[in-house]
Amino acid sequence: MFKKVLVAEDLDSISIAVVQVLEDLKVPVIDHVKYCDEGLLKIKKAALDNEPYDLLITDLSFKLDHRKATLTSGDELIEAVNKVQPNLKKIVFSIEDKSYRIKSLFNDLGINAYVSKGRNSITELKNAIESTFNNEEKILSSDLSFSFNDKSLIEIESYDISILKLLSQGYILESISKEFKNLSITPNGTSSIEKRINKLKIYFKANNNVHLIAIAKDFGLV
Amino acid sequence: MFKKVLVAEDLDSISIAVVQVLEDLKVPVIDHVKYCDEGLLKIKKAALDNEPYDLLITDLSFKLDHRKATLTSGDELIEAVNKVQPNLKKIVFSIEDKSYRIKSLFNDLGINAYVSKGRNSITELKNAIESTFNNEEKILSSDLSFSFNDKSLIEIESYDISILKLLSQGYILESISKEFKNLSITPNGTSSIEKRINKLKIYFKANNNVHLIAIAKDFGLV
DNA sequence: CTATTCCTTACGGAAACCCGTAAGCGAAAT
DNA sequence: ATTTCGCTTACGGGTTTCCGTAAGGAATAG
Repeated sequence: MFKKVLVAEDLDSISIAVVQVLEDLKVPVIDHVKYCDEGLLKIKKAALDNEPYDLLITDLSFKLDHRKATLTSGDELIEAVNKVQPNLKKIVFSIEDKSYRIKSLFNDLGINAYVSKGRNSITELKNAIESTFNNEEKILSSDLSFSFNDKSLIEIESYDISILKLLSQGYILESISKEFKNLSITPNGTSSIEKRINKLKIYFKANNNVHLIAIAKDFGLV
Repeated sequence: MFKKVLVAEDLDSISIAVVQVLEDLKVPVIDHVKYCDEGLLKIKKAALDNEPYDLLITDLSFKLDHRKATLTSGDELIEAVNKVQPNLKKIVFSIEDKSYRIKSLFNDLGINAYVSKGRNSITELKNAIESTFNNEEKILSSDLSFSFNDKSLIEIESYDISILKLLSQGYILESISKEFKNLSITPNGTSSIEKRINKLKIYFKANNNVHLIAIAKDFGLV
């Protein structure tokens, strides 16, 4: 079993249960942090001391509070960790259940397992830890219904997300076009952006931009 | 201390900690349900058997799964419970931290305490349970910054919510007007609705309808 | 080299929005 | 009874979205 595991989870009500699972699995060293920044520091230090972690279990969303934070989400933490210790195994334990988000965790951030917080997630988490230890790939807790084969949301790319983000911030077409020119994002003609928004509206069966953004919010795309 | 407490919480990772708190407080009877419907049934039965619950601790959002559910949220559970056993004390334990939502729980549903899931929520929860037992009123966990005095969100009423809901569903002004006429909601002229939306845009500092709905989603108003 | 295709961009008219102004109307005040 | 006030509704013009058509340009195929 893993020898040294770090848990990044801000909610104390949840971390208690996660730590308990690791104790049940006889993990000798279990560390726990409530902030992403703290997590990165611990991982860096452990690597420098030649006592690196075997496994990171992290949540995705962390609450903001008085403390200033540079890493504000599990995504950001993993991205930073990948630069420091790319071989570290990573399990995400989060409430998120949107296939688009989860797929990108596997594809873009190279996580080893995803466990969705739910009614039986403790067992699921335990299984995921064991499977990860046995070098299985792309482990998904069983209550998630989608498979990696369905292409349903895969074609929504970062370009679309950028448009949706700006729209949701109150930008009008022309402003989005200007912003894209500034950021050298292409295509950036108002007409092209308009067409892309139209595709998104068809895809999500949205009547208009307002509806589209409401749906995008529901899907966790923005 | 309370003699009989019901916990309604779907996430097993959290309910473990909540039950543990109650055990620490020497509560003799602790029941736990993962579905709202189940919770209502238990409360009804206990009341009929003349062994009613003293306290309900419930989450707000519950995950949907294969099971058909009539009560799908903590709000709905509390509303139903209030009809069966109005004197039951109620603590809400949820991640929600929007003042509008929380105020309406106290004002409309008559809950006794609200504890926000956070980095020290176990202690907060313990305190809230003790305070509730001592008949204190309107208990709020300390990480919530707003007070009941600030009027900031109080004036957003159900009329505004209705508008935002329909907007987020892709309705255009004229359709909203028709819908309001159907439902006998007044005022229902397109102009009045337009003016109200305008107020909301000023209030939330939104540039346009798209922006407004994005903000409303963030605030959990729709 | 030309033709085809795909993609980006431009244009234009209809619909919906945005926002100010003013008319209509009932309730309360004088 | 008249005035005032507050609220709802109507109207109009400027802006943005919506949606179809088409021009320009690069890449690929023949």
